[in-house]
Amino acid sequence: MGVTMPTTSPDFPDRLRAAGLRPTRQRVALARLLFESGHRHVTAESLHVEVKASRMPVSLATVYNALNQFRDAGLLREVVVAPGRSYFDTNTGHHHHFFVEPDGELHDFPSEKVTIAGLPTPPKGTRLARVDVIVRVRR
Amino acid sequence: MGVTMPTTSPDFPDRLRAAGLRPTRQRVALARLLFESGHRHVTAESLHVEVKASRMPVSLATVYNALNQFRDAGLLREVVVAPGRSYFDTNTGHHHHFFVEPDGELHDFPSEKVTIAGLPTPPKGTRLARVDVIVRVRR
DNA sequence: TGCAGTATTTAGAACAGTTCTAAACTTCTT
DNA sequence: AAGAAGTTTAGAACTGTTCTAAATACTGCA
Repeated sequence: MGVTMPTTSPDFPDRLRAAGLRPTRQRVALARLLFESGHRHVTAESLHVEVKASRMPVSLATVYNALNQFRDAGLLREVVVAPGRSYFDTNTGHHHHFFVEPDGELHDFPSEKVTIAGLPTPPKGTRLARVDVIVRVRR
Repeated sequence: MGVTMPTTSPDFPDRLRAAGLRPTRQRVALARLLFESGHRHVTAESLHVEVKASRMPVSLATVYNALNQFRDAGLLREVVVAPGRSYFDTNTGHHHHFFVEPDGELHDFPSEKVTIAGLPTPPKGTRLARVDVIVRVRR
């Protein structure tokens, strides 16, 4: 308490295995970039640029595959803020987003202090999956 | 009171002129489909299918142009709920959305009863543009 | 360790949604 | 009615993403 400890070990092969994914070199390289330091927001393109510059370059198709697999495994959350571009967020906990237009910058903010009251009940035959709050701001 | 009156006249050429847009046959045909009966959610494709079946077919490029112009003129609101697909909403008033996955159905709900408390202040140098709440539900 | 079996990676093609181009056509103003 | 400016159109181009099928890597087991 007080001192922040990593919530998960930095052993990326193990973390991938735990998520049901084989720890290939490519996935490990991507996981390192994504999860090694604090929370991040990436697009497939931005992550591809990063990993291309690294010691373990990875094809664009693999970046897309990995992002989709990480999301399906619960390691990432996909955030839809702009048409025709997918952002992935390494913060999978409860929180919401600022989206700065027109730059396309995305910032988290914690949901602890945010309360939403008066939401209607979901349409018949559906169950609630998630509530996304996007605060759009302009320069 | 009690009896619902149209908030705007159904004279589409005049409404378009008022929005700074020339009332061409194509724009009038699209405006009719969009605004003649209650609030609607469309995509460029869905509106194109509709207007193709009408007495005044319109090219896909024109549907895209018109939707973007109507949005810029404040006649429509663009709703981003899924990557790679833009929805346009004829309801430009304050309200939020249900998004039914995986069908892609979108439903309005009024914002009157919804209150959001505890939103942080926008990042330095930005001003608030809009708060979008998307309630994602699954079958 | 070596091998087979399965999963993964890759480059490039394919695809979906959207925007662009430039020639033909409308609309508006006079 | 004529000229100027704005609009429409088909198709090409573009962007972001997924697919294909051949090559390669990982895993479990002898």
